Amino acid sequence: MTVEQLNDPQRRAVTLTEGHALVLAGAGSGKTKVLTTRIAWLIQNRLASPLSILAVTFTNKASKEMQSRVGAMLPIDTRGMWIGTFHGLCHRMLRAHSRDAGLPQTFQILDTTDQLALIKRLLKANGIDEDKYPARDAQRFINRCKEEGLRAPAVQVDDPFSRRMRDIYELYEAQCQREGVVDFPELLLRALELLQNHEPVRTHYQQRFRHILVDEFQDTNPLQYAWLQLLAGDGTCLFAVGDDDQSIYAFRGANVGNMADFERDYARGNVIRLEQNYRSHGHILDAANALIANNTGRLGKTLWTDAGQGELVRLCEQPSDHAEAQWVLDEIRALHDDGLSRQDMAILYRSNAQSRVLEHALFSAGVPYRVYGGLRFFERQEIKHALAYLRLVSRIDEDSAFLRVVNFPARGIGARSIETLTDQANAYQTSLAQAVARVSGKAGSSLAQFVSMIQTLRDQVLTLSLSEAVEQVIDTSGLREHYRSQRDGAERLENLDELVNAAKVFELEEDLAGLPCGERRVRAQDELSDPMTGLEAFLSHAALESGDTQAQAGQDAVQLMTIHAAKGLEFDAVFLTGVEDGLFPHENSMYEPGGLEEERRLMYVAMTRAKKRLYVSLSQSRMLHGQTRYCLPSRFIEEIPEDHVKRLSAKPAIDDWIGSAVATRMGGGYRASSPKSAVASGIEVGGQTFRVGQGVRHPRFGEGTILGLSGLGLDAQAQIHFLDVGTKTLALGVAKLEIIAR
DNA sequence: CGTACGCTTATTTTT
DNA sequence: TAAGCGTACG
Repeated sequence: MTVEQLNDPQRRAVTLTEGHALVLAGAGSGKTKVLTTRIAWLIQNRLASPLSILAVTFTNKASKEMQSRVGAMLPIDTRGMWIGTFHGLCHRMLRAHSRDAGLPQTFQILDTTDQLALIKRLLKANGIDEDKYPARDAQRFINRCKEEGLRAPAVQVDDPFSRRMRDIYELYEAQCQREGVVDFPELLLRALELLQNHEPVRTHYQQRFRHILVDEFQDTNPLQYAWLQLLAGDGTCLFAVGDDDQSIYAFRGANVGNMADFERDYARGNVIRLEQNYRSHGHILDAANALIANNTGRLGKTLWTDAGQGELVRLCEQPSDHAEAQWVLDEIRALHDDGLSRQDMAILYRSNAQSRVLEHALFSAGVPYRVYGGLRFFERQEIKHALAYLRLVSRIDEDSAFLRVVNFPARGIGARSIETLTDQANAYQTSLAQAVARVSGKAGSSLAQFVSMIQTLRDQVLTLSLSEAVEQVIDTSGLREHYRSQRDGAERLENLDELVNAAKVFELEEDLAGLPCGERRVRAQDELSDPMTGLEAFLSHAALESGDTQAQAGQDAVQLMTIHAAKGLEFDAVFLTGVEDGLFPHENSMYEPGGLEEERRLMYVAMTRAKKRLYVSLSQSRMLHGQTRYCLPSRFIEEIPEDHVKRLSAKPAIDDWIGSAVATRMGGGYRASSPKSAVASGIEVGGQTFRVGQGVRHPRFGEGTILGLSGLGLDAQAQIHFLDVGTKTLALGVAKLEIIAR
């Protein structure tokens, strides 16, 4: 054990034996090290048995990391331990107590896409106007309610819209129950209710878990917090690690307030701050500290390092997004020539759309790069099709899966037949598969044929091993044949083979070798366990771990990703691009309460990814939504003290470059005209002459600066950067603008 | 049943 | 700009 190698606060956190604790762990302060060392320390000193520990994370990646680090410190098999994600652990509980949870033994998990499809189907079936009540809104409504722990009857409604939404929520729940499917937030809510409503189950787990450790506590939502509270019995020690300054997921329901609540309700005096940073050099850290100090209501924490000041933060301003990309490219080449590996360099951006220009520059120059994000393995169309067949084999009543593949590959079952079938199913409140018997005629016979194929498949498959079963399904369903005849089906075929391979790997990892996939198997550690079949286990695995997104590893490539995706990672050199007002902070964030502060935390996360060198870059113009947009530097840049910054491009007088920021309409698109003619130009509308750089006042938006002008006469538009609401494009003929002197 | 065209829209994302 | 979606047509 390496307790001696820890710094003071780290050691205090690891060896805490009394009460609950909140660890405020700054970026790069050894958070994962503390969590894993503590688990190992507790076990090694016989203060806890491996079975009495529950450690919970948000991502599969973090949970695997934790397992392997604990496994490396101790000679035990960590697989039996309750180390996992919130969703994974709740799923485990629900499988073990499916009857008490009110779920069928073979319940399946809906991912976000499946969920949306189900809602759309529901809206159609109930004749709900999708323009008035969009499926997306309903999905958000439902998930948000569940994250707050609310069932439909408990939802407060005071307007017709939310009343309708609540009705949809109710219909949705009934449909999920009929199909035996469970969406992501439902995994958590059901697990919570299981503990609430079943005293023996609750007591069992409360007595079992003596130590509950939570990673990234600042990202928990109210539901997750409630689950933790319920799971903690009298003698349980709750140990939460998090950083309120790195809370960047409020938009998906995370509640930073949980940290303050936890301090008040549990940790009380036991708050340990990890403030020594082992990642970044001084200037970078000081710059980040100064920035985040502008946020209010922080729990408070200042990072320091003994690594020395290092280099200044480099700030660069370029005239266009293309120029910015070119500059990043040049700088990357220079760094690489100086001996820095490409994989130690990252280009970060606020939104995915920004990667295009950057990729283009890197690609044209032949610089290897890797973009993170995008479609993951289990989300691919062909994989989802194959999985849908497997799900039908497991549960023929799952309408989502039924609809996905009933006519794929095409077997003459069109929209008409489906409509009749759906009507029957609705009328008798049965699943689609059950309704097949009620449909007569030609449509009925093709449908019957489909159902009988699934049943045959089921008989064959359940005696095979998992990977053999997957193989069989791909063949019998006609998927393989279909993609073989498709022009560009080669890659999809490869992916299907990869699915068979994934099943093989799963067999080995889960000790399923030689076991028919329809057989039930028991995990020794879970005494209350309902056994799960190999097939169910694999389907759950596919739903809960959507698979890695990163392809072709190995190559020394520059890493491109959003700032969100970079959380938890570190790089020698970081390029933080597009640091412009409206983009970062994003203009939409201005309308959300606390939005600006969340954006600032995002900036903080981005800056603290850099170890040795941090570049911050921005552009004066950018192609956005097919139009050139003119941008001002992000307000966050002003929050970084000058003495930590080195300007690579001269700070241009605003009026100077704003003068070049005039757009004239040319053909279909907009082009920036040459600075000279632009400065000379101005647009006269209604007796007022508007010029770029001018100050204006709008009755609703307040004061702003004209960034760009386009169009003529009645079509004339101005792009105006308002201090309070960001950049807007207004029609000069319509908007009531007053020119103000400044 | 599949394709083609036109309309709309446009953060961040894990499970 | 460009991607995704829904409708209309062959």
